[in-house]
Amino acid sequence: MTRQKIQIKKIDNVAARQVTFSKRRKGLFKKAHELSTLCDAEIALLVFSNTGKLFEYSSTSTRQVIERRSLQAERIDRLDPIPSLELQLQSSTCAMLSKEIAEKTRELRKLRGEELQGLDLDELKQLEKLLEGGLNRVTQTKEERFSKEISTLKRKGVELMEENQQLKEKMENLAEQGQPSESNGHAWRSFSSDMSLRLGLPYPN
Amino acid sequence: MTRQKIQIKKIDNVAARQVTFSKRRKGLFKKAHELSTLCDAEIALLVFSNTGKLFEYSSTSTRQVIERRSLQAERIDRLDPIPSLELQLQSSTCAMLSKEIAEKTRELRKLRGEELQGLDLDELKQLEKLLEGGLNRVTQTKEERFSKEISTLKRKGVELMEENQQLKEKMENLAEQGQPSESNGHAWRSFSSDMSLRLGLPYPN
DNA sequence: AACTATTTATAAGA
DNA sequence: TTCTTATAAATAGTT
Repeated sequence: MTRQKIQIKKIDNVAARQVTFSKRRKGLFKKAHELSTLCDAEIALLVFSNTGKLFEYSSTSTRQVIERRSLQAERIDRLDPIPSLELQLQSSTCAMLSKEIAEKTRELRKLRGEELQGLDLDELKQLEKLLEGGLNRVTQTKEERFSKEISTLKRKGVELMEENQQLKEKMENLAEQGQPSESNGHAWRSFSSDMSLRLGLPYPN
Repeated sequence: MTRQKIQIKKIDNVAARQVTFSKRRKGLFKKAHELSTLCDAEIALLVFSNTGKLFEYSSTSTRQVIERRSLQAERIDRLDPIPSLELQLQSSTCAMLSKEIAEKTRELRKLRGEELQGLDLDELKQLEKLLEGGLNRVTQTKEERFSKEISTLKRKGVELMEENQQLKEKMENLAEQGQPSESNGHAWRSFSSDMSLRLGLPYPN
Protein backbone atom coordinates (compact mmCIF):
# COMPACT_ATOMS: atom_id res chain seq x y z
CA MET A 1 0.00 0.00 0.00
CA THR A 2 2.93 2.27 -0.43
CA ARG A 3 6.30 2.68 -2.08
CA GLN A 4 4.92 -0.15 -4.08
CA LYS A 5 1.55 -1.81 -4.14
CA ILE A 6 1.64 -5.36 -2.82
CA GLN A 7 -0.35 -8.44 -3.65
CA ILE A 8 -2.51 -9.80 -0.86
CA LYS A 9 -0.94 -13.24 -0.53
CA LYS A 10 1.28 -14.87 2.04
CA ILE A 11 4.60 -13.07 2.44
CA ASP A 12 7.39 -15.58 1.85
CA ASN A 13 10.23 -13.70 3.50
CA VAL A 14 10.00 -14.52 7.19
CA ALA A 15 11.53 -11.34 8.53
CA ALA A 16 9.38 -9.16 6.29
CA ARG A 17 6.33 -11.16 7.33
CA GLN A 18 7.02 -10.58 10.99
CA VAL A 19 7.51 -6.86 10.48
CA THR A 20 4.32 -6.58 8.45
CA PHE A 21 2.47 -8.64 11.03
CA SER A 22 3.30 -6.34 13.88
CA LYS A 23 2.68 -3.17 11.87
CA ARG A 24 -0.64 -4.28 10.50
CA ARG A 25 -1.76 -5.86 13.75
CA LYS A 26 -1.25 -2.52 15.45
CA GLY A 27 -3.18 -0.79 12.68
CA LEU A 28 -6.00 -3.31 12.88
CA PHE A 29 -6.33 -2.98 16.64
CA LYS A 30 -6.41 0.79 16.32
CA LYS A 31 -9.17 0.62 13.70
CA ALA A 32 -11.15 -1.78 15.86
CA HIS A 33 -10.88 0.58 18.79
CA GLU A 34 -11.91 3.56 16.68
CA LEU A 35 -14.94 1.73 15.35
CA SER A 36 -16.04 0.72 18.83
CA THR A 37 -15.64 4.28 20.11
CA LEU A 38 -17.15 6.15 17.18
CA CYS A 39 -20.12 3.87 16.69
CA ASP A 40 -20.62 2.54 20.19
CA ALA A 41 -20.03 -1.03 19.03
CA GLU A 42 -18.94 -3.98 21.14
CA ILE A 43 -15.96 -5.65 19.53
CA ALA A 44 -13.67 -8.61 20.12
CA LEU A 45 -10.69 -9.30 17.90
CA LEU A 46 -8.59 -12.47 18.23
CA VAL A 47 -5.36 -12.84 16.27
CA PHE A 48 -3.08 -15.86 16.31
CA SER A 49 0.30 -15.27 14.71
CA ASN A 50 1.64 -18.09 12.57
CA THR A 51 4.00 -18.88 15.44
CA GLY A 52 0.91 -19.53 17.58
CA LYS A 53 1.04 -16.46 19.75
CA LEU A 54 -2.31 -14.94 20.70
CA PHE A 55 -3.05 -11.22 20.46
CA GLU A 56 -6.46 -9.94 21.38
CA TYR A 57 -8.37 -6.71 21.57
CA SER A 58 -11.77 -6.16 23.04
CA SER A 59 -13.81 -3.04 23.61
CA THR A 60 -15.19 -4.60 26.79
CA SER A 61 -13.95 -8.10 27.56
CA THR A 62 -13.29 -10.87 25.11
CA ARG A 63 -15.16 -13.31 27.24
CA GLN A 64 -18.20 -11.07 27.43
CA VAL A 65 -18.29 -10.60 23.67
CA ILE A 66 -17.89 -14.31 23.04
CA GLU A 67 -20.69 -15.06 25.46
CA ARG A 68 -22.93 -12.51 23.82
CA ARG A 69 -22.19 -14.14 20.49
CA SER A 70 -22.95 -17.61 21.75
CA LEU A 71 -26.38 -16.33 22.79
CA GLN A 72 -27.08 -14.78 19.38
CA ALA A 73 -25.36 -17.42 17.38
CA GLU A 74 -27.34 -20.43 18.47
CA ARG A 75 -28.26 -20.83 14.84
CA ILE A 76 -24.70 -20.33 13.61
CA ASP A 77 -22.94 -22.85 15.78
CA ARG A 78 -23.38 -23.65 19.43
CA LEU A 79 -20.33 -23.49 21.64
CA ASP A 80 -22.09 -25.35 24.43
CA PRO A 81 -24.94 -27.38 22.98
CA ILE A 82 -25.15 -31.02 23.98
CA PRO A 83 -22.06 -32.01 25.99
CA SER A 84 -21.26 -34.80 23.58
CA LEU A 85 -21.16 -32.30 20.74
CA GLU A 86 -18.66 -30.26 22.68
CA LEU A 87 -16.61 -33.37 23.09
CA GLN A 88 -16.80 -33.92 19.37
CA LEU A 89 -15.57 -30.41 18.78
CA GLN A 90 -12.63 -30.93 21.06
CA SER A 91 -11.93 -34.22 19.38
CA SER A 92 -11.71 -32.48 16.05
CA THR A 93 -9.42 -29.91 17.61
CA CYS A 94 -7.20 -32.72 18.90
CA ALA A 95 -7.21 -34.27 15.46
CA MET A 96 -6.19 -30.97 13.93
CA LEU A 97 -3.40 -30.53 16.43
CA SER A 98 -2.17 -34.06 15.79
CA LYS A 99 -2.10 -33.38 12.10
CA GLU A 100 -0.12 -30.22 12.69
CA ILE A 101 2.37 -32.15 14.79
CA ALA A 102 2.79 -34.74 12.05
CA GLU A 103 3.43 -31.98 9.53
CA LYS A 104 5.98 -30.24 11.69
CA THR A 105 7.70 -33.53 12.45
CA ARG A 106 8.04 -34.26 8.75
CA GLU A 107 9.34 -30.77 8.12
CA LEU A 108 11.94 -31.23 10.87
CA ARG A 109 13.01 -34.57 9.40
CA LYS A 110 13.43 -32.96 6.01
CA LEU A 111 15.56 -30.19 7.46
CA ARG A 112 17.71 -32.78 9.20
CA GLY A 113 18.05 -34.61 5.88
CA GLU A 114 16.40 -37.70 7.27
CA GLU A 115 13.44 -38.00 4.95
CA LEU A 116 14.38 -36.93 1.46
CA GLN A 117 13.09 -39.76 -0.69
CA GLY A 118 9.71 -38.23 -1.51
CA LEU A 119 11.15 -34.96 -2.79
CA ASP A 120 11.69 -33.97 -6.39
CA LEU A 121 14.63 -31.99 -7.68
CA ASP A 122 12.94 -28.61 -7.24
CA GLU A 123 11.91 -29.35 -3.68
CA LEU A 124 15.45 -30.46 -2.90
CA LYS A 125 16.85 -27.23 -4.30
CA GLN A 126 14.40 -25.21 -2.22
CA LEU A 127 15.26 -27.19 0.90
CA GLU A 128 18.95 -26.68 0.24
CA LYS A 129 18.43 -22.92 0.03
CA LEU A 130 16.48 -22.92 3.28
CA LEU A 131 19.24 -24.84 5.04
CA GLU A 132 21.95 -22.60 3.61
CA GLY A 133 20.04 -19.59 4.91
CA GLY A 134 19.62 -21.13 8.36
CA LEU A 135 23.23 -22.25 8.50
CA ASN A 136 24.45 -18.80 7.50
CA ARG A 137 22.44 -17.15 10.21
CA VAL A 138 23.54 -19.64 12.85
CA THR A 139 27.19 -19.37 11.85
CA GLN A 140 27.03 -15.60 11.86
CA THR A 141 25.39 -15.52 15.29
CA LYS A 142 27.98 -17.94 16.60
CA GLU A 143 30.83 -15.83 15.28
CA GLU A 144 29.36 -12.67 16.73
CA ARG A 145 29.16 -14.48 20.06
CA PHE A 146 32.82 -15.55 19.70
CA SER A 147 33.98 -12.06 18.82
CA LYS A 148 32.17 -10.61 21.77
CA GLU A 149 33.74 -13.11 24.12
CA ILE A 150 37.19 -12.42 22.69
CA SER A 151 36.87 -8.68 23.06
CA THR A 152 35.59 -9.10 26.61
CA LEU A 153 38.60 -11.23 27.44
CA LYS A 154 40.95 -8.75 25.81
CA ARG A 155 39.49 -5.91 27.80
CA LYS A 156 39.86 -7.89 31.00
CA GLY A 157 43.43 -8.66 30.01
CA VAL A 158 44.23 -4.98 29.60
CA GLU A 159 42.64 -4.22 32.95
CA LEU A 160 44.71 -6.91 34.64
CA MET A 161 47.91 -5.65 33.06
CA GLU A 162 47.20 -2.15 34.28
CA GLU A 163 46.45 -3.52 37.74
CA ASN A 164 49.73 -5.37 37.54
CA GLN A 165 51.63 -2.26 36.59
CA GLN A 166 50.16 -0.37 39.51
CA LEU A 167 51.05 -3.16 41.88
CA LYS A 168 54.63 -3.24 40.64
CA GLU A 169 54.94 0.48 41.20
CA LYS A 170 53.53 0.08 44.70
CA MET A 171 56.04 -2.67 45.35
CA GLU A 172 58.93 -0.52 44.21
CA ASN A 173 57.79 2.24 46.52
CA LEU A 174 57.73 -0.21 49.41
CA ALA A 175 61.22 -1.50 48.50
CA GLU A 176 62.57 2.08 48.41
CA GLN A 177 61.24 2.77 51.92
CA GLY A 178 63.49 -0.12 52.90
CA GLN A 179 62.65 -2.65 55.62
CA PRO A 180 65.80 -4.81 55.85
CA SER A 181 64.77 -6.55 59.11
CA GLU A 182 61.90 -8.47 57.45
CA SER A 183 62.60 -11.51 55.24
CA ASN A 184 61.94 -10.99 51.50
CA GLY A 185 60.19 -14.32 51.17
CA HIS A 186 57.62 -13.47 53.75
CA ALA A 187 56.94 -10.04 52.26
CA TRP A 188 56.23 -11.60 48.86
CA ARG A 189 53.81 -14.14 50.21
CA SER A 190 51.65 -11.66 52.05
CA PHE A 191 51.73 -9.29 49.07
CA SER A 192 50.67 -11.98 46.66
CA SER A 193 47.74 -12.85 48.85
CA ASP A 194 46.62 -9.23 49.01
CA MET A 195 46.73 -8.99 45.20
CA SER A 196 44.44 -11.99 44.72
CA LEU A 197 41.78 -10.32 46.78
CA ARG A 198 42.00 -7.12 44.79
CA LEU A 199 41.65 -8.98 41.50
CA GLY A 200 38.62 -10.87 42.67
CA LEU A 201 40.22 -14.22 41.91
CA PRO A 202 38.54 -17.26 43.48
CA TYR A 203 41.59 -18.40 45.42
CA PRO A 204 44.82 -16.68 46.25
CA ASN A 205 47.60 -18.72 44.63
CA MET B 1 -9.96 11.07 8.63
CA THR B 2 -10.57 13.11 5.56
CA ARG B 3 -12.12 16.27 4.30
CA GLN B 4 -11.72 17.04 7.94
CA LYS B 5 -10.02 15.21 10.72
CA ILE B 6 -12.45 13.82 13.28
CA GLN B 7 -12.17 13.18 16.97
CA ILE B 8 -12.38 9.57 18.06
CA LYS B 9 -15.46 9.79 20.27
CA LYS B 10 -19.01 8.57 19.93
CA ILE B 11 -20.81 10.10 16.93
CA ASP B 12 -23.96 11.77 18.20
CA ASN B 13 -25.86 12.00 14.93
CA VAL B 14 -27.56 8.64 14.50
CA ALA B 15 -27.64 8.60 10.71
CA ALA B 16 -24.01 9.66 10.44
CA ARG B 17 -23.10 7.02 13.00
CA GLN B 18 -24.77 4.29 10.97
CA VAL B 19 -23.03 5.38 7.79
CA THR B 20 -19.67 5.47 9.50
CA PHE B 21 -20.36 2.12 11.13
CA SER B 22 -20.97 0.34 7.86
CA LYS B 23 -18.07 2.02 6.07
CA ARG B 24 -15.54 1.40 8.82
CA ARG B 25 -16.81 -2.08 9.51
CA LYS B 26 -16.18 -2.95 5.89
CA GLY B 27 -12.70 -1.42 6.11
CA LEU B 28 -11.92 -3.28 9.32
CA PHE B 29 -13.00 -6.62 7.88
CA LYS B 30 -10.89 -6.02 4.82
CA LYS B 31 -7.84 -5.22 6.95
CA ALA B 32 -8.42 -8.31 9.06
CA HIS B 33 -8.58 -10.44 5.96
CA GLU B 34 -5.42 -8.89 4.53
CA LEU B 35 -3.53 -9.50 7.76
CA SER B 36 -4.60 -13.13 7.88
CA THR B 37 -3.58 -13.67 4.26
CA LEU B 38 -0.31 -11.75 4.27
CA CYS B 39 0.97 -13.09 7.56
CA ASP B 40 -0.69 -16.50 7.73
CA ALA B 41 -2.53 -15.52 10.90
CA GLU B 42 -5.70 -17.05 12.26
CA ILE B 43 -8.20 -14.31 13.02
CA ALA B 44 -11.69 -13.94 14.43
CA LEU B 45 -13.45 -10.58 14.60
CA LEU B 46 -16.78 -10.10 16.34
CA VAL B 47 -18.66 -6.81 16.05
CA PHE B 48 -21.95 -5.97 17.70
CA SER B 49 -23.55 -2.78 16.40
CA ASN B 50 -25.14 -0.54 19.03
CA THR B 51 -28.48 -1.87 17.78
CA GLY B 52 -27.34 -5.33 18.84
CA LYS B 53 -26.76 -6.81 15.42
CA LEU B 54 -23.81 -9.20 15.14
CA PHE B 55 -21.25 -9.02 12.33
CA GLU B 56 -18.37 -11.44 12.26
CA TYR B 57 -15.33 -12.25 10.21
CA SER B 58 -13.01 -15.19 10.59
CA SER B 59 -10.07 -16.40 8.55
CA THR B 60 -11.06 -20.00 9.34
CA SER B 61 -14.11 -20.38 11.54
CA THR B 62 -15.07 -18.27 14.49
CA ARG B 63 -15.74 -21.33 16.60
CA GLN B 64 -12.32 -22.77 15.84
CA VAL B 65 -10.54 -19.56 16.74
CA ILE B 66 -12.49 -19.17 19.96
CA GLU B 67 -11.68 -22.75 20.88
CA ARG B 68 -8.02 -22.21 20.16
CA ARG B 69 -8.11 -19.17 22.38
CA SER B 70 -9.79 -21.05 25.20
CA LEU B 71 -6.90 -23.53 25.08
CA GLN B 72 -4.27 -20.82 25.30
CA ALA B 73 -6.23 -18.59 27.61
CA GLU B 74 -6.94 -21.01 30.40
CA ARG B 75 -5.16 -18.55 32.63
CA ILE B 76 -6.90 -15.51 31.17
CA ASP B 77 -10.47 -16.51 31.78
CA ARG B 78 -12.28 -19.81 31.64
CA LEU B 79 -15.24 -19.96 29.30
CA ASP B 80 -16.40 -23.26 30.74
CA PRO B 81 -16.02 -23.00 34.53
CA ILE B 82 -16.84 -26.60 35.50
CA PRO B 83 -16.15 -28.87 32.57
CA SER B 84 -16.99 -32.55 32.76
CA LEU B 85 -14.20 -34.94 33.66
CA GLU B 86 -14.15 -36.17 30.10
CA LEU B 87 -13.79 -32.67 28.78
CA GLN B 88 -11.01 -31.99 31.24
CA LEU B 89 -9.18 -35.04 30.01
CA GLN B 90 -9.50 -33.97 26.42
CA SER B 91 -8.47 -30.47 27.35
CA SER B 92 -5.30 -31.74 28.89
CA THR B 93 -4.64 -33.84 25.80
CA CYS B 94 -5.16 -30.79 23.63
CA ALA B 95 -2.93 -28.76 25.91
CA MET B 96 -0.20 -31.38 25.63
CA LEU B 97 -0.49 -31.44 21.88
CA SER B 98 -0.36 -27.66 21.81
CA LYS B 99 2.76 -27.72 23.88
CA GLU B 100 4.33 -30.22 21.51
CA ILE B 101 3.47 -27.99 18.56
CA ALA B 102 5.01 -25.02 20.29
CA GLU B 103 8.19 -27.01 20.87
CA LYS B 104 8.41 -28.21 17.31
CA THR B 105 7.69 -24.74 16.02
CA ARG B 106 10.56 -23.37 18.08
CA GLU B 107 12.84 -26.13 16.86
CA LEU B 108 11.93 -25.34 13.26
CA ARG B 109 12.54 -21.66 13.84
CA LYS B 110 15.96 -22.43 15.26
CA LEU B 111 16.84 -24.55 12.26
CA ARG B 112 15.75 -21.75 9.97
CA GLY B 113 17.94 -19.39 11.99
CA GLU B 114 14.98 -17.26 12.98
CA GLU B 115 15.16 -17.54 16.76
CA LEU B 116 18.75 -17.65 17.91
CA GLN B 117 18.85 -15.10 20.70
CA GLY B 118 18.27 -17.53 23.57
CA LEU B 119 21.09 -19.90 22.61
CA ASP B 120 24.53 -20.09 24.14
CA LEU B 121 27.74 -20.78 22.27
CA ASP B 122 27.59 -24.56 22.74
CA GLU B 123 24.01 -24.77 21.58
CA LEU B 124 24.88 -22.68 18.53
CA LYS B 125 27.76 -25.00 17.67
CA GLN B 126 25.50 -28.02 18.02
CA LEU B 127 22.84 -26.38 15.86
CA GLU B 128 25.44 -25.52 13.24
CA LYS B 129 26.56 -29.13 13.11
CA LEU B 130 23.00 -30.33 12.74
CA LEU B 131 22.41 -27.92 9.88
CA GLU B 132 25.67 -28.86 8.18
CA GLY B 133 24.65 -32.51 8.40
CA GLY B 134 21.22 -31.82 6.98
CA LEU B 135 22.61 -29.63 4.24
CA ASN B 136 25.19 -32.25 3.30
CA ARG B 137 22.56 -34.93 3.00
CA VAL B 138 20.23 -32.73 1.01
CA THR B 139 22.99 -31.60 -1.33
CA GLN B 140 24.20 -35.16 -1.81
CA THR B 141 20.68 -36.42 -2.51
CA LYS B 142 20.18 -33.59 -4.95
CA GLU B 143 23.42 -34.39 -6.75
CA GLU B 144 22.62 -38.10 -6.91
CA ARG B 145 19.28 -37.16 -8.42
CA PHE B 146 21.08 -34.96 -10.96
CA SER B 147 23.63 -37.65 -11.83
CA LYS B 148 20.93 -40.24 -12.23
CA GLU B 149 18.98 -38.00 -14.52
CA ILE B 150 22.09 -37.26 -16.57
CA SER B 151 23.07 -40.90 -16.95
CA THR B 152 19.50 -41.84 -17.84
CA LEU B 153 19.51 -39.18 -20.52
CA LYS B 154 22.89 -40.30 -21.81
CA ARG B 155 21.77 -43.91 -22.01
CA LYS B 156 18.65 -42.91 -23.88
CA GLY B 157 20.79 -40.83 -26.20
CA VAL B 158 23.01 -43.79 -26.98
CA GLU B 159 20.00 -46.02 -27.59
CA LEU B 160 18.47 -43.48 -29.91
CA MET B 161 21.70 -43.10 -31.85
CA GLU B 162 21.97 -46.87 -32.28
CA GLU B 163 18.36 -47.02 -33.33
CA ASN B 164 19.05 -44.24 -35.79
CA GLN B 165 22.00 -46.10 -37.21
CA GLN B 166 19.94 -49.26 -37.71
CA LEU B 167 17.18 -47.31 -39.36
CA LYS B 168 19.61 -45.66 -41.73
CA GLU B 169 20.96 -49.06 -42.72
CA LYS B 170 17.46 -50.42 -43.22
CA MET B 171 16.62 -47.44 -45.38
CA GLU B 172 19.67 -47.93 -47.51
CA ASN B 173 18.74 -51.57 -48.01
CA LEU B 174 15.26 -50.60 -49.12
CA ALA B 175 16.64 -48.02 -51.51
CA GLU B 176 18.97 -50.60 -53.04
CA GLN B 177 16.15 -53.15 -53.55
CA GLY B 178 14.15 -50.39 -55.35
CA GLN B 179 10.34 -50.66 -55.37
CA PRO B 180 9.14 -47.90 -57.77
CA SER B 181 5.52 -49.21 -57.94
CA GLU B 182 4.75 -48.52 -54.23
CA SER B 183 4.07 -44.93 -53.06
CA ASN B 184 6.85 -43.45 -50.91
CA GLY B 185 4.30 -41.85 -48.59
CA HIS B 186 2.79 -45.16 -47.63
CA ALA B 187 6.12 -46.84 -47.01
CA TRP B 188 7.16 -44.02 -44.67
CA ARG B 189 4.00 -44.15 -42.67
CA SER B 190 4.15 -47.83 -41.92
CA PHE B 191 7.82 -47.57 -41.19
CA SER B 192 7.32 -44.75 -38.78
CA SER B 193 4.71 -46.72 -36.90
CA ASP B 194 7.04 -49.70 -36.57
CA MET B 195 9.73 -47.45 -35.15
CA SER B 196 7.53 -46.09 -32.39
CA LEU B 197 6.89 -49.59 -31.13
CA ARG B 198 10.56 -50.44 -31.08
CA LEU B 199 11.40 -47.31 -29.07
CA GLY B 200 8.76 -48.04 -26.49
CA LEU B 201 7.04 -44.70 -27.05
CA PRO B 202 3.51 -44.41 -25.64
CA TYR B 203 1.86 -43.65 -28.97
CA PRO B 204 3.12 -44.01 -32.50
CA ASN B 205 3.08 -40.54 -34.01
C1' DA C 1 12.91 1.92 15.21
C1' DA C 2 12.45 5.91 12.08
C1' DC C 3 11.55 7.78 7.54
C1' DT C 4 8.85 8.80 3.41
C1' DA C 5 6.77 8.02 -1.02
C1' DT C 6 2.69 6.02 -2.08
C1' DT C 7 -1.40 3.62 -1.51
C1' DT C 8 -5.56 3.13 1.00
C1' DA C 9 -9.31 4.58 3.90
C1' DT C 10 -12.69 7.63 4.66
C1' DA C 11 -15.55 12.33 6.01
C1' DA C 12 -18.32 15.17 3.92
C1' DG C 13 -21.06 16.31 0.19
C1' DA C 14 -24.11 15.16 -3.71
C1' DT D 1 -27.54 3.69 -0.20
C1' DT D 2 -23.92 4.74 -3.42
C1' DC D 3 -20.58 7.74 -5.75
C1' DT D 4 -17.20 11.31 -5.62
C1' DT D 5 -13.29 13.65 -3.97
C1' DA D 6 -10.26 16.08 -0.93
C1' DT D 7 -7.67 14.82 2.66
C1' DA D 8 -6.18 11.94 6.64
C1' DA D 9 -4.12 7.66 7.83
C1' DA D 10 -1.70 3.43 6.98
C1' DT D 11 2.05 1.25 5.41
C1' DA D 12 6.01 -1.09 1.96
C1' DG D 13 10.37 -0.53 1.24
C1' DT D 14 14.42 1.54 2.85
C1' DT D 15 17.94 3.16 6.09
